This record gives sequence, C-alpha cells and structure tokens, in this order.
Amino acid sequence: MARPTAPPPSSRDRLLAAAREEFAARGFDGAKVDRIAARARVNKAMLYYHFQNKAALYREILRELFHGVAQGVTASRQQGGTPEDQLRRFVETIARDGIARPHFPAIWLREMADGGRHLDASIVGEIRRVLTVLTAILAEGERAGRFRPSHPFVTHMGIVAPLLLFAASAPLRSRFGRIGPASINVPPEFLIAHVQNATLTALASDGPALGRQRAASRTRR
Amino acid sequence: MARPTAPPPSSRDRLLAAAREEFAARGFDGAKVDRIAARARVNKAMLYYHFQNKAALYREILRELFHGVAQGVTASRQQGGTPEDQLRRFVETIARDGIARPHFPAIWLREMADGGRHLDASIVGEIRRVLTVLTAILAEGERAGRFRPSHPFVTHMGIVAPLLLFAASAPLRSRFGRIGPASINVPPEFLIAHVQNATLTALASDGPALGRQRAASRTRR
DNA sequence: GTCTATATTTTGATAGAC
DNA sequence: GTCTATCAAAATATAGAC
Repeated sequence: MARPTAPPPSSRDRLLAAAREEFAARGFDGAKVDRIAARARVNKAMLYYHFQNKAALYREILRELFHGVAQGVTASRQQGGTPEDQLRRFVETIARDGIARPHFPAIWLREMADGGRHLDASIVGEIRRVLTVLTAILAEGERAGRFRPSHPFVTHMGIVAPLLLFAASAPLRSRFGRIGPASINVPPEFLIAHVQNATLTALASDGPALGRQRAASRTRR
Repeated sequence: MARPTAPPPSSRDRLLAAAREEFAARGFDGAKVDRIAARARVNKAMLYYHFQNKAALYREILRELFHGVAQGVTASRQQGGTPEDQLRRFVETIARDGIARPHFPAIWLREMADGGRHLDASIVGEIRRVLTVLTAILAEGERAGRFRPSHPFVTHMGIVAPLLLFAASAPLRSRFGRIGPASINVPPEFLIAHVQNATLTALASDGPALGRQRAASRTRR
C-alpha cells in the first residue's frame, strides 16, 4: 500500500513531533526549547535553523492541528445524509481528528485559557470553518423542520467541550478513586455516543422548550 | 449592613488578588512573581514573606477556588427538592461559584491541561466532593425512577465543560465575527438554561436509548 | 512588615566553524 | 544541514538593614 521504505523522519519532523509533546504537556511558557531539541535528538541550533523562534514553531503546530480538524469536518459534511446523520458525523469527526490526536486537547484548552494569544488570523480562520460547517448543518435541519432553532455556538460548546475536557482529564481522573458505585472508567466510544445523543435530543423539535424554564431558583444558601 | 469601615486590603490579600489575575492570564509558568508583586503594589520580597514560593502561592489560590465550588454545591444540595430541582441548582451553583468568578475558568482549564500537576491531595479532595454531590443527586433520581441510569462523570462533563469553555472562550469569540445569521452573543443565563435543559432531557427516562445508536459511520473521507 | 541590593540559574537566541 | 561555544536577558529567590 504505502511506499516500501518509509523515509526516516527529517530533523524538522522530529522537532515538530517533540514540540507537540512539549507544548501539550507544559504550555507555551512552560515548554523549553532545550527540552524540545533534546526530545527530538537534534541540536538546539537546528531548531533555529528550521524555525524562526519558539513562537513561530508553536504557531506551526497550532495551524497544523486546527487545519486537520477543519479539513475533517468539511470532508465529513460532503458525505451528505440527513441533518441527523451529518451531526453524528460532525461529532465523530471532531473526536477523531481533534480529540484523538494525543496532544490536541491540552493544547486547545491552553489556547482557550490564553484567550487565543497565539492564534494568528489564518488559525482563527480554520476554527471559523469548523463553526461554519456546524452552522450549515443546523440551518439545514431547521429548514427541514427536524431541528428546533438553536444557537450554533452554544451547540458547538455542547459538543466540543465535553469531548475536549474528558480527554484532557484522563490523568486527573485516575487520582479520584471510586466515587459512587460507578467505575470512573468510560470508553471513548461511550462518551462520543452520549454527546451525539444528547445533542440530537436537545435539538429535537419536541421536548421541553429551551429557555422556557427559569434558570433555577435565586434563593441562596 | 456590613461594617461601617471596611479595613483596607492587607498586602497579603492584594498579593492573592494580583496572583489570581496573573495566573489566570498566563498560567503557572507564564506568570512572573515580579508582575504579581507590581500588580499588587507590593515589594517582591513581601511575596516571599507571606508565601513560601511561587508554587505555594499558586496552590493557595487553587485551594480557595475549588473549595468555594465544593462548598457551594454541598450547600445547594441541602436545600432539597426533587432530583430535577437539585440538578438545576447544581448547574446554577457551578456557574455562579465557579464560572462566574472571573479567573476560575482559565485556571481550571489550565490545570486540566496540566494533568493536575499542581493539585495536591486536599485540592483533589475538594473536586471529589463536587463529584460526590452530583453522584448522589443522580442516584436519588434513579431510585425515584425519574432519571435513567447514567455515568456520573460523563454527566459531570456535560455540565461543567460547556460552562467552562464558554466562559473562557469570550476573548476568542470576539475575533470570529458573524458566522451565520445568528449573533455570536449569548447571555450567560441562556447558556445556563441550555445546560440545565440538555442535561435533564438526556437523563429523562424516555427518549432515544443511550448507547443504542452506533457511534456513527466508520466510512472515512 | 517593608525595602534595597544582589546572588544564582535558567533560558531564548546567535556567531561562526565544519 | 549540523555542531560547539557563548552571550544577554529574564526570572526565582534570599540576605540583611530598617
């Protein structure tokens, strides 16, 4: 299938891989160029030969990650199907092209916490593409009378946030021990199915009206 | 109501407030003790007089934040009511005692991305308390036949993650511009109500069975 | 409790030979 | 493309006077 002999990864590729790990584990400020070079088994000066500086290397990684997700959801929508099908595939694609890449969740969360400090216009554009695809799916569902009117960004949060935080919380979960009778272990497919179902249920045209219910009691402890 | 003359904030309190801002905005490694001291209008040496070091100061802030949330949800449950009421209040309390504190979302997200590197046993205990309360609410609802069986941690993610990420994404949202016909502006109460309704709908005993539906197509672009 | 001055280490980045 | 040696700035932390 693939070429008989895969070329050994170039020093540039090794640097990118090492940088992904380091930035995901420690964040931009916590990541050290010395450690990245060491992980990549590459001389530090090589890092500055291939990339302008630490920030440029980081942006390169961000671009690559978000571009992958944007490509994925765009391609996924082109497969067509009912709005429900499209939405299920949207969730699955986010999970597979985003969450499943081992370093994506941590990096994404850090960027959100940073207010997108390192996201240049081209990267913001990739994120926008993802939102645009979801908006189109929701609009199609509404036109067909199968989805109730919804706010795309709120729906987007309902999908992406649990997937993201769940993936990132893995190391922490192991420190909780057993809470109730339930095991703390959840297979990823279970979570994906849950997000798919919860999203579609909330979008279903029947059910309790959104915003009908007050945002709970105002009484305070 | 309160004391006639509020005592001026001590240098220790000013340091804590400044540290909250700095750690939220830049993360542990990005935060600089010089900047914290400057923001607090306190000499840097004072920081080391009040706190053992940078890490200890950070843990102090984490403890305070998570303790507030744990206290809040515990008190909220003691108000009783139907399982549905309790769950709505749980969501509202997370939003008010966690998300609404201006620096909490960023700090929480960063800790998740860090794998909880800075969370000591006492802080993990506070987070556990929150999970335990939710688990109890869900169990009570199940016993009463009003909630379907669910996984507490998955439900927890469905509640906390959207609130958290939505709050943290505010600076980024403003860079998206208009996506579809919908405005990107969402009042917080709307999001809270959405999370309450989505959670309860997913827990309702009827509706599409959880896990029944396959995790979508395996076909790939 | 508060401040000045300073020690010590770490870190991002480059010059220049091969 | 690769490596050695090194600089300059930044950053954590402390000593010690008041």
